[in-house]
Amino acid sequence: MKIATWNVNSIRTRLEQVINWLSESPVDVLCLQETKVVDKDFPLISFENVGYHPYIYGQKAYNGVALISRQPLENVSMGFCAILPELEPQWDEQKRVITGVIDGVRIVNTYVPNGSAVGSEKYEYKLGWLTVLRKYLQVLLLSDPAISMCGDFNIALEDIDIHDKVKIEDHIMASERERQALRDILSLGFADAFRKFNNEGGNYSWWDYRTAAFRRNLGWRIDHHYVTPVLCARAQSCIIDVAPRKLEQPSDHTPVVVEF
Amino acid sequence: MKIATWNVNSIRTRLEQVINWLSESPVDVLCLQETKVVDKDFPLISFENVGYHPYIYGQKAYNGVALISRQPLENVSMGFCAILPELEPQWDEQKRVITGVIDGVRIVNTYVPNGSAVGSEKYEYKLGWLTVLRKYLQVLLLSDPAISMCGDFNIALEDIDIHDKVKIEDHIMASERERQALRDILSLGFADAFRKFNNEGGNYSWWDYRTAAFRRNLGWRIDHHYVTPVLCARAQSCIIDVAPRKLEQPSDHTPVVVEF
DNA sequence: GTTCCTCTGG
DNA sequence: CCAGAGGAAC
Repeated sequence: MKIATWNVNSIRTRLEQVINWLSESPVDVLCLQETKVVDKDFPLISFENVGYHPYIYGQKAYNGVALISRQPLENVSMGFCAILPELEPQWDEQKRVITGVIDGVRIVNTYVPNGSAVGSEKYEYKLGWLTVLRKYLQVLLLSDPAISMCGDFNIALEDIDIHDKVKIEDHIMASERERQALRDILSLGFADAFRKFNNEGGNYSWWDYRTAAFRRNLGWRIDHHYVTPVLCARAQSCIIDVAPRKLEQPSDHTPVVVEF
Repeated sequence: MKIATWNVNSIRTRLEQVINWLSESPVDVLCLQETKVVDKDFPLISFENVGYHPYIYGQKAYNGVALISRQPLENVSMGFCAILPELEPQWDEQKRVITGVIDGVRIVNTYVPNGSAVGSEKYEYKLGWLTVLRKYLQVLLLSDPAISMCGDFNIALEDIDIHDKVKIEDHIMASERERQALRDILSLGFADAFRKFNNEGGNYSWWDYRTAAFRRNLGWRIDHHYVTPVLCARAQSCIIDVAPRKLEQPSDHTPVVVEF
């Protein structure tokens, strides 16, 4: 089973690239982030035409996630509140999490808030959001021991996940409080699938549009597959496919694929 | 000598189409309207790379004209005031006219105001602008008997220049006062080069983006080549090239080419 | 429908 | 550097 994560930065703008990529790189489930479209305008038919079942959870202009699955998924649910009924419903105003089950594996697809700048209001929201994600995963783990969580986490957990030209001290996506919040989640029993196969730096999944960051390879590894032990044992590879970032009008992120 | 007129509706958006068209349809001078870009951002180099000399007169967001010439032009001038020094300078706030000379032929490239709606303030501006254009041409005619004036006139002079589904009475681009203002200009000694070769209706140079007007061929002939007698006698053809309007992301206008 | 603007967001 | 919103213009 192959699962891919890709922040496409607007599915409407990137539709042709995503469909082409899927046909060249068939995966069982493609997890999209930043679809940036309300559900009624999501291009469902384009995915159906190439033999995929789309499950979508979007909003206008910002955020939005989707699961694009070769086989129908079971137990699909959108947002936090479907899993955490006691949660204040405003945590689902931003559409950032969708989950479903395939062959006994629960896929969690998430788009973690960016956080803007360390110390900002958005930064505090990011930290709060991560504590909600932790509770959400605790509930899922009660019934699903095999969880493969992926997405754009907007956090680089280690310094080697960041090109060395950036001042990391208190930089958004690398600050200690964010990293600790993510570690607290992983301590529930998740391992970084990429690190099972690769302990080197210089592997990035996102390059800022600004300052020609891709050309200069000034990237960050912020798109991850975090898997529970049973899946980590089964994992056969975890690959960053840089090719789509080289296309004309690319997303600023590129796909990461894990295989079990 | 071949001269083309083409309202490109943003040269930056249309650059690839314009360069491709030039290489497939080499002309001596390409007259562009609605370049919609300030001079410092005009893509001069793209035209130089394919062997043309660009002369530009643009502004931000609206209007803007350019002469793209195979040979260097002589006596290039931008705006009305260079020719009519007594004129109130506000007539050149909108960049709508540029002229230059090649092989003894004065090319005048113009983008006549649209006029919005009959009776509106913009309509009165259009009529006033046309009286200024008449004075401008009177001055040019003193030294240049061979004038080839082209551009987007935003006026269909005869009913056969308009698809018959439109109610013409007092419609902008067809109202009597506009037509009379244009006839007053032509009475200085200009003939419609297209009409030398074609007296049929159903020949259009512009189709509204809305209401699928191109697919239904609900067009208007509002892009013209008006030539003085010495050039009318020399004219060998005047052709509307519909092909560019069929491309993806086209301009709403298509090129018109006159050959002497 | 299409493009451009300014703004927000990343 | 890119994307979408909302507005103006054609």
